[in-house]
Amino acid sequence: MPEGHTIHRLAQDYATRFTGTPTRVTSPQGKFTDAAALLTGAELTRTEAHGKHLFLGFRAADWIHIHLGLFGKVTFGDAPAPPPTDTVRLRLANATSYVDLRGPTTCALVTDAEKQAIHDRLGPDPLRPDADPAAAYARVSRSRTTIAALLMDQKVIAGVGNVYRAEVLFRHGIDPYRAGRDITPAEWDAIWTDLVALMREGVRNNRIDTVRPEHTPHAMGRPPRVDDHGGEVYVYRRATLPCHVCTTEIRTADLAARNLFWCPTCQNR
DNA sequence: TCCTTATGTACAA
DNA sequence: TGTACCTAAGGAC
Repeated sequence: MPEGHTIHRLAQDYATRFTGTPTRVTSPQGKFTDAAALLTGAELTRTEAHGKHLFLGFRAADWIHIHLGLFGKVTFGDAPAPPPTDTVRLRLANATSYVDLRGPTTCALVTDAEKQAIHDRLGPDPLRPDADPAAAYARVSRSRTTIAALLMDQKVIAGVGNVYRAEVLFRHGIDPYRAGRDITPAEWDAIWTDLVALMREGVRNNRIDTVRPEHTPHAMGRPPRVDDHGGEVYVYRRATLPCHVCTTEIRTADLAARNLFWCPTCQNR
């Protein structure tokens, strides 16, 4: 699940269940044991997300930095916590809840300064109130790289992943192979504004839905469908299927080692 | 039981 | 550009 909306939702859910309560911190898998021991009994004081990076704040200035990578998963549950399986990297448990983290790329104890260094190398995040879309456009508009690759570059814009990338380009009719420097200020403004709305809804619903009401199967007079990643989308993982808007076959290609999906008819700008 | 795949990133060459 | 890393689910046998 891990695009930015997932991480912001996790920040909320960790906070709801654990802030202000004495918490046991363990690493049943063993890879985070030493750090966990330092934090056991400490209160979770705050949580924060920037792009796909999650920070759990303990005491005054101790942070657990988590990045789920491609495989990482988080599972919440009510107490009592079941015996952990041997892939649980990090477990928090208090009187009412537990949460297990498996398979993250990163789970590390960091200082305020180290946390700041991570913020400094990330671009603006559409889900953060402090985000400056002009900073992202400054990079986009100077680049010969494709807009599809730029949207995945976390230094340019933080939190967009393969699903939001594909879907936002479809929603704006933009050919994914256009160079960043050919994206107009008005187009960037529309993309950013749309990402803010789509990703906020993603946090709320904990899934990615991008299909406008007028293009739902019901509105188009077609049978209902289920997309296998959990949300309703136009192009992501729909290669060779008919476009929901124009029925052209959705195309797929490798771009920088990731799967790109687009409609060659609708995305002609 | 094995193989493929995945919403990600870092590093080597 | 290729490869390594982390995990689990689904499909082919």
